[in-house]
Amino acid sequence: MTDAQVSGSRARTRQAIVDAAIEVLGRNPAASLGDIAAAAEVGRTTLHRYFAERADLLAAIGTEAGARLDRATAQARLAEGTGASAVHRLCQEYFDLGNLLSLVFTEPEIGTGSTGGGCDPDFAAMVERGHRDGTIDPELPVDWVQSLIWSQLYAGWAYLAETGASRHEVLRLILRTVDGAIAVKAG
Amino acid sequence: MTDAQVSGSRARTRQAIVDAAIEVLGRNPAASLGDIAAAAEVGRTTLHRYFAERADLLAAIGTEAGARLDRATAQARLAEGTGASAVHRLCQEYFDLGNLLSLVFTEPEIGTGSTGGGCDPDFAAMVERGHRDGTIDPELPVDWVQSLIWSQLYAGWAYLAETGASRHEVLRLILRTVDGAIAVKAG
DNA sequence: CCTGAATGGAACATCGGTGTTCCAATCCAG
DNA sequence: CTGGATTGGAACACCGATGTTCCATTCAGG
Repeated sequence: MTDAQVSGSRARTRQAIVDAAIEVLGRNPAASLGDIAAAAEVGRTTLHRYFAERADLLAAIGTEAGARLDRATAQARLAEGTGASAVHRLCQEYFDLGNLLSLVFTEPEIGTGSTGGGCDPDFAAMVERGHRDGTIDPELPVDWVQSLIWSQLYAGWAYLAETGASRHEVLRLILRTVDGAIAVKAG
Repeated sequence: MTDAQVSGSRARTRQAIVDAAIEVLGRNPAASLGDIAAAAEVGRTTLHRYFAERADLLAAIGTEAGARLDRATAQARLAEGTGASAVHRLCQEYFDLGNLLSLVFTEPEIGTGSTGGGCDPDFAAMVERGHRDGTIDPELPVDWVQSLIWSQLYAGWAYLAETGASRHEVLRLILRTVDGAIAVKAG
């Protein structure tokens, strides 16, 4: 029950609130602080003790989201292999971020890091490498590829929630769709 | 009583409110009734005179959205040509719907018609025809193709707002991406 | 046992959106 | 012009979310 009574309780309570906020806001961006507090299993008073205003909580979410995105991006090793294979790996890593995807997609102002304006240099380098090595359609701008990946991940997550498809099946559909979309066209 | 034969001004005011609501809510789904009334250049009192509750306005928007979607769908002639060519035409027609796309995409409960649960039989027939005639990847379920089209149209519209790209250029990117995504894979 | 930290509940004020009422101004047709 | 229709503004009550204050409870550690 009360698992947060040890010395590091403050840090753990704070993390529990941030995690719950990502979870709840990912499903419903208009959720109230009361909903978030309930999901975190803390009183609304406690939530306000850690984050005086809603904006403070959103800022903490942004930091957390940026960290998770950076970690996933690093694991995708964007600099290795062909451009298309790197995009493929990036989709796989991002897919595991789950609810965070919905949140970042619907509230772009949350994540000002590597996802916001598509200004991540590693991402751009990956796509441009794909343009050169013939695995990514050169007609598609870097920003467009970024937009494509995000929208497909979001659509896939929504598809997962609506239909009863398995995570594995949805990931397969996402990868198949994105790979086909960025591929160099035959004609 | 006889709503059918009201004076011309009533019908025009009502339509102006619905149009403004689609416009405003498309940009910001959380917009207030005051914002909508201002955009329609009407007093908030007048808006309430036509739509007693917010839900009434949303219902009217749903009807209007359904009508516009049905018209666009009819113009795409889903039953003609290959499955992929029909999808291509459908994207072109839907793209012209503009802000309505964002609204229907972010508020799926608005349009319960041919867009909501992907239950439109004509759409399903088109995709299944594509599966058979070899122009749409048979690995992609009907629902997934629907989701793909909507997410790409939405992403394209957002791309249009963010970057300074022309409508024509964005439509070209959407069509190129969707065509590639649904195409039967080589390997 | 006692102290301080952490928590949660209750109560309160505040604010913005909503829905309603009332009234004055305007417009349009007979 | 006149009377009904249409409109817009002002004021009000209501509600939910927010942010704050206060207090009681619980727990860890000296």
